[in-house]
Amino acid sequence: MTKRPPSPHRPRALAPMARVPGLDYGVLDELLGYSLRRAQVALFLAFHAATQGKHITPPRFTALVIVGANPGISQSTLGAVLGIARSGAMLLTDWMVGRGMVERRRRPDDGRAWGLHLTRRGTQALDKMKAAVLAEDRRRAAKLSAAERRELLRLLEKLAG
Amino acid sequence: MTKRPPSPHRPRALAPMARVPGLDYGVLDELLGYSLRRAQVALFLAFHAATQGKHITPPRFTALVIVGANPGISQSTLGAVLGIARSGAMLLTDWMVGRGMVERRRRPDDGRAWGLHLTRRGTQALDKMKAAVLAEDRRRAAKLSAAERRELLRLLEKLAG
DNA sequence: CGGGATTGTTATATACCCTTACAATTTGTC
DNA sequence: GACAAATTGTAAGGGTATATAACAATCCCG
Repeated sequence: MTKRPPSPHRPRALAPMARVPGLDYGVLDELLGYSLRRAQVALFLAFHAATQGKHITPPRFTALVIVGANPGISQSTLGAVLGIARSGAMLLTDWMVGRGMVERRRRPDDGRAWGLHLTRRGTQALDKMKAAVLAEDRRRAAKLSAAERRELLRLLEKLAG
Repeated sequence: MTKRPPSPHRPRALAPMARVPGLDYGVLDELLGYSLRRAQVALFLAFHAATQGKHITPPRFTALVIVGANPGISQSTLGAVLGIARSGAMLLTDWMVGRGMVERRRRPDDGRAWGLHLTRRGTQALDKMKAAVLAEDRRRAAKLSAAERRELLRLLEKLAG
């Protein structure tokens, strides 16, 4: 379809973990960790399809959603949510600010921290993205019934909690 | 063959994705992709605990298991299983060979490909690792009942299939 | 046989994240 | 209040794990 010229800043497009026919997967088939990884890659591909050409990655999307739902959040807290270091949260914030989707505002209560806020443009772009990502996520999950999907979410939450 | 100095550097240890109390996760709570990611990170930490100090990563472990269960497999096929490019599969194989766990044997039927085989030492080390990883995986999954665990595996397989 | 595909390999590039060290600021303790 | 300790953001430097592209050797097929 669209053959984009090689962009110098291309986010990573994970390849699917193919289940090669006739191959013995040994103990892997009994490991929750491996099954989770495979399923996660599959869902990442759905995510990627929903955000094509936008240079969005799961951490970036997560960051935008979190900032949108928690205006004034600090970079450190954002890092904690994502499981990355403060320095990484700063680079991520730099990217969002650079795209005009987020702005840093001084916080009256704490002179060290920045409060992060979506810009109007960021809000609009994120709303579209959320709809697209949710739709693709559901589409990929269509292999499951509604009840199975709910059960899966419940089990995952119980496991990760 | 490539001689690369044995890496004295440690592989990456993923940080947990903490669920910060009082924070609004917005649409993330409805996304299978996000829940899968969180659960997968949690299980990765279990994996890491089970293989501490061995410089093992999930792709490396997967590669060893696959080679063990499918002697003579080619590097390309190994890459397909892992979802990585041939060049990456080669570096991975270099690492396994460098640790004395795997050897490349010429294949009589195909002069281009190497057949990968576990060495005796590789077999022994892998057996121990498999036991440790399986135990930790089960331990982390102890939050689920046996029935729930089976159901989770089934749903994940259905989803990723 | 000859063209096209496949395998391994090397070289190069990049995304993404870490660690460490630092200044500014806040918080806790006497 | 004063001062030590902790926290926030930042800058500098580095490392891992991938990718892509090009190449030679080899296989496959008409």
